[in-house]
Amino acid sequence: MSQWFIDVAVPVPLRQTFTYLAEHKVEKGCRVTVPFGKRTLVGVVTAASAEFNGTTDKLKPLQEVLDSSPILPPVMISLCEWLTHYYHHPVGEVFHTALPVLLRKGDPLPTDSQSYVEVAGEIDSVAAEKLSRAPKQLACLQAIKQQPVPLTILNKQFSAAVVTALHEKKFVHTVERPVINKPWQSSISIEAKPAANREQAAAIAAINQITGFSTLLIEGVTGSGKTEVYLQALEQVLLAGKQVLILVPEIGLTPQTVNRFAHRFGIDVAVLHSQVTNSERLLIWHRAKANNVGIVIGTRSAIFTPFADLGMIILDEEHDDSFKQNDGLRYHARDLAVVRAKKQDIPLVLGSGSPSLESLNNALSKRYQHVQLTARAGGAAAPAHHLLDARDQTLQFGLAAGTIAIIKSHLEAANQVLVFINRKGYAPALLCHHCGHSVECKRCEQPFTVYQKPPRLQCHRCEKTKPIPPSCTVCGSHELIPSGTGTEQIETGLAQLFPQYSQVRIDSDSIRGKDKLAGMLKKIDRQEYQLLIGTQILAKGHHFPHVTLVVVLGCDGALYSADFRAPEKLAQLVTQLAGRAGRASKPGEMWLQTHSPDHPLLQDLICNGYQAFSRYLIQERRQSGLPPFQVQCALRAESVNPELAYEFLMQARQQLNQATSMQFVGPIPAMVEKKQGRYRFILIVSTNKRSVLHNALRASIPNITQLPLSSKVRWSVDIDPMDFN
DNA sequence: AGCACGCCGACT
DNA sequence: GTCGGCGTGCTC
Repeated sequence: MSQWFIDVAVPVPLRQTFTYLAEHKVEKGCRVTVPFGKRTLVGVVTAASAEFNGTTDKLKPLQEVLDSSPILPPVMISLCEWLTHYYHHPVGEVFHTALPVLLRKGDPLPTDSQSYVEVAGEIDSVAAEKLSRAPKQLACLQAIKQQPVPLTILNKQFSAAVVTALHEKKFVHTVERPVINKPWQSSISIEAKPAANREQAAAIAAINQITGFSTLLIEGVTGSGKTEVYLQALEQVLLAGKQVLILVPEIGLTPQTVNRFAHRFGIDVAVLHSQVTNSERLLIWHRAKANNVGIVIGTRSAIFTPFADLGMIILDEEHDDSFKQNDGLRYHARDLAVVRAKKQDIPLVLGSGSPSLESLNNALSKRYQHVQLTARAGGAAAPAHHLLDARDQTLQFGLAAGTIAIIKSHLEAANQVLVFINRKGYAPALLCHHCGHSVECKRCEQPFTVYQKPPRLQCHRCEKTKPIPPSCTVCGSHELIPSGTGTEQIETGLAQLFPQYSQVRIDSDSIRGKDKLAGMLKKIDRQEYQLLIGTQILAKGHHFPHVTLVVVLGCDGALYSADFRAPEKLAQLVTQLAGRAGRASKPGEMWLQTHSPDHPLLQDLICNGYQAFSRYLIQERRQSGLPPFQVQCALRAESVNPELAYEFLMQARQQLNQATSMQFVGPIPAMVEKKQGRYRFILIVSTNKRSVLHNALRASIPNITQLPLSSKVRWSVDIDPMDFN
């Protein structure tokens, strides 16, 4: 009998694989269960060999082979290998994150058939009568009457109890039906499509003439019809029988977007976002791999979906932060998409109205193809941008008199007004008017946010809440005043200033609960509200045709932020917000209330728009030696004892410094210095050549891991960090 | 990361 | 006399 040596990536934070013994060869990409210390883990085979150099006496036999053939296609394996090297992350954890949760746990692939519930015979009027006192069951029956529905979906939509009841009353029965049946290609039918304008046609042509791998950046202002370009470009791919992956930001995935794709091509669109259950996720994963679905549209992690025959990747709103994972394996879905497209030899389309400086620089330096869409659909004019000088003006609820006047005029003209402020709650701090003491969360050493609805203090780092104290703990004064402005305060203020106009506040607090946001947006569309107050959420995805005025508050922070990306982020936000408002018949305007009306960055953005502004920022980044002209890596460490974290990074820096020319900043306290009782420090490493950084990390990480402190602190490597928290 | 082993304090 | 604190060491 032969002897095989199987290398397995197990889900532990160790930068190595482990070798096991097997009597038969196990293919790379198969899952196995293995004994690991005292426990049993599910791992992925990364290599199999009949030879082994080294001592074999520590080797244990495999426990079980879970897959008879590789569950991961070769591209996905190679993508995982790329991830572990590029992000210097433990292999086992990489495979772990690349697999759907159920497969991580060792579940088998779903069977190729699924239980469908269908109506049993002719029961129409009888049933309706018998169920008159069970409206839920009746509704469920109605739904099934249209067409048989998968049991799992039914159980979720109604409830298991309802479905069981219908079964017991013999109104319905279940049948097994193949899920992975006919190829999706056979049902394609292209719906009538709008004619592309000249720019769109050029973009579509540019995409369609790509053979093999190429990345193309579409820089298109909001409303310029990027989606139509995607749709028409993708048509060719689908008609050629190839599958398509569409990646979107976390909040931008609305049913409308999905429907637009589904209706155009008359085929199923598989959707992956945070609400999708693990079993649905696995089914989609399986269907994509089995070539049973043509279009998969999803957020960041959808980049890990395997495909039988992928023909194109589209990544919309490519500048969006949510494409970067901020814990564990800190990958960037955009960068991963580039690597994947290259490995699969297919086109990648990046789209944005306000591209990231990274992508823009790649486009300007011809590494990416670059097309621009400048015309707004229907000839709508871009909203005019203005600065409102708030200096020396009395502020009411954070609003300057000038701002209030502008809001008033738009409300009086029966238009909608959108007031944006990137801060939740009533005020970001509670100060003692007498001694200046600010009430802080002890665990995070950060001021509490003041809320009034209901009244409380809440820490935004650890979610701790406590009642508003009656007096200052330091001096005993009863004069505690909320300081600064948040959405709640604006809401209260506007309600007082404009009681005759209905208003709605949209932030993560007010939209808690399923479908609440969708309901609010619908009401806004029907103009049930005239004043819209909100955070980031308002900037993403949804268009507000009746809004003619966008007011941006609190943008000064970004101008003086320690984060070098803050101006870029502000500009992207402003550009997106501007795109939310107005339409052809009602051009909108946008006002930024600021105390720095002469700031050159603001001036440039207001006068010249994102296009010019972003190119200016690129020059600035080049001159200051910042990304994308420098490659960065952030080493993070956190510990309840700040000295340990600091000292660990100090030693890590020494290790790295033995290598060639790299610049170091730190260790410095993270921008969020303390979180949930742990002190956090960051060491920023930068250099102008990626290979220098990678070689240094490859050489030093083993030594850093060996440091006695490395097991006493939590530490991680972040390649191409997007923030310094 | 787990999960063991191991060596010092307050309890039946 | 034990139960249990978490320091440190290993996992094919």
